[in-house]
Amino acid sequence: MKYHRIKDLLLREHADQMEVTIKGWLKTARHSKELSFLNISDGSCFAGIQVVATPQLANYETEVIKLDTGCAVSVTGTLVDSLGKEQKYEIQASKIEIVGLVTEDYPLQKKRHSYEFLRTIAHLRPRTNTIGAMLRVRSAAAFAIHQFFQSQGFFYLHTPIITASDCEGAGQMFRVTVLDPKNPPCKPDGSVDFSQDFFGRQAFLTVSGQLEAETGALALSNVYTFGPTFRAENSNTPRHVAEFWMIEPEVAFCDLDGDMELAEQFLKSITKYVVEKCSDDIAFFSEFVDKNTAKTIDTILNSSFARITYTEAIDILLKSKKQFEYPVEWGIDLQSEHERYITDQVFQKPVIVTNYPKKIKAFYMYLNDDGNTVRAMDVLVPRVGEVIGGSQREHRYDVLTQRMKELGMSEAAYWWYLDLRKYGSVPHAGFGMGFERFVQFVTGIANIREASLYPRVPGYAEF
RNA sequence: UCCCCGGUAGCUCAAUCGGUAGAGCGGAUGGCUGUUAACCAUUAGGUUAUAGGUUCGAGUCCUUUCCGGGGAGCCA
Repeated sequence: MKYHRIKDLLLREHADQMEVTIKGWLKTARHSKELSFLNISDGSCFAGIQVVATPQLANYETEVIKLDTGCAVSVTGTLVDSLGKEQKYEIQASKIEIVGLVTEDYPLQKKRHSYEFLRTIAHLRPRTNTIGAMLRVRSAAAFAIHQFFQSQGFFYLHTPIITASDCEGAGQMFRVTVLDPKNPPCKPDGSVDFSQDFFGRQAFLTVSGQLEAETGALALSNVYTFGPTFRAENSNTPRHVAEFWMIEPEVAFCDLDGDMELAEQFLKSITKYVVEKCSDDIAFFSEFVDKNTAKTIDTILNSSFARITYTEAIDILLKSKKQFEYPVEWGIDLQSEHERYITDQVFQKPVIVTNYPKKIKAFYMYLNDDGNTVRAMDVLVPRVGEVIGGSQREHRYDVLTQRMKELGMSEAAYWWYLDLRKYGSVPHAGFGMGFERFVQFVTGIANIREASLYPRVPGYAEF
């Protein structure tokens, strides 16, 4: 690069009267008759840098005093210790080049905007403090995830985004088709003839790469996926989007204990990386977005996760004598209020709940000897809820096919998945984590729509 | 999808019992030599989300639809 990144300038020990050139956008401008202060941000870090401009600049009267929030500029000058109190360094400009002006209807102001409004200008909101910081955190977190797995010998597996299986069972799927919606080919009984569709059968966007990841784990031993995932459910909550990124490690020769260990180390490792790499951004989130952010991060980094079984969790809830909206009894799925009581009130740190009743969990989870529970685990974090769900997989052919029969599932549709249990089957385990949910809890961002560049939700796919 | 709450200027909000729609910020114009969401002055800016209803009169009351927020379900 032929110019300087603001981040590098602010990290310097001394200003040293260094000649610098920066390129960026104005966050604010303060003009008086013979002096202008321009706050320039290039997105390289949370802070911007202050540029001081005087009438000695050739274009001061004609251009500089007209600069305002949003304008793009290239500034050359001397890096000096700031005379003002709120920044360490500033640039005494010797040349200010206008790269791009803004029209007077530029919607971002220096004041705080509501998140609801910013979503309507999502193409501009990366220039705000919160969304800019979120994007840097997202990038750091993604890198940390790869680094964690790669350093432990995991292989990054690219599982398909289009799947022909309509029975993954993890929720409503988006259909992928090239058929004419107005006039699709039909079978004699009037139903759509998908044999004439692109893939010769029905196809959908994936809701999980897990089943395919299992096939990778049973060859490469340790794999992980990290890619887009789609759910067509009509969920309208601060925790759901229709398109999100999911991380799914899968480990061969691994049981539920190994899975829990991996999940805990994984969460700690990536959280630590983000906090160190984006300390300014995290400090901003802790102060202005959610005062609990630092505390939540602290409980991740500095506590060993509690581990209890589902049955113990039910006992704790029953003994609490607390009136829950949903009454507690063995066999129910844990509700948000139950999880919150266990993490926030009882343990006050992350809790891994294991061995759930088989009736409330997926068919592929390993059946315990009691015949009633499966080796599932949910990692619950205070104030956030479930961030990771996983299990040891059922690797015994007979037990798995029996489970599928009980649930009325078609063995034929899963022929390749069942083959894994016939040809060198081994115990294996894995988990899934929603990437945006991780971004939410490490930043304190309340609504997942602010944890994504362009969130896709029911009824809205602008940008 | 269900329950509750909301939608007024570009943005954030006010408007008493149903009685002339306002302020701050932003914009425009002018002023100001060290500012920090700068400050001071002037000024423009409105189909009160939408469709209907009640009323002499509706931002305000009733109903529809849409959108948003909180909670729940589903889940990651």
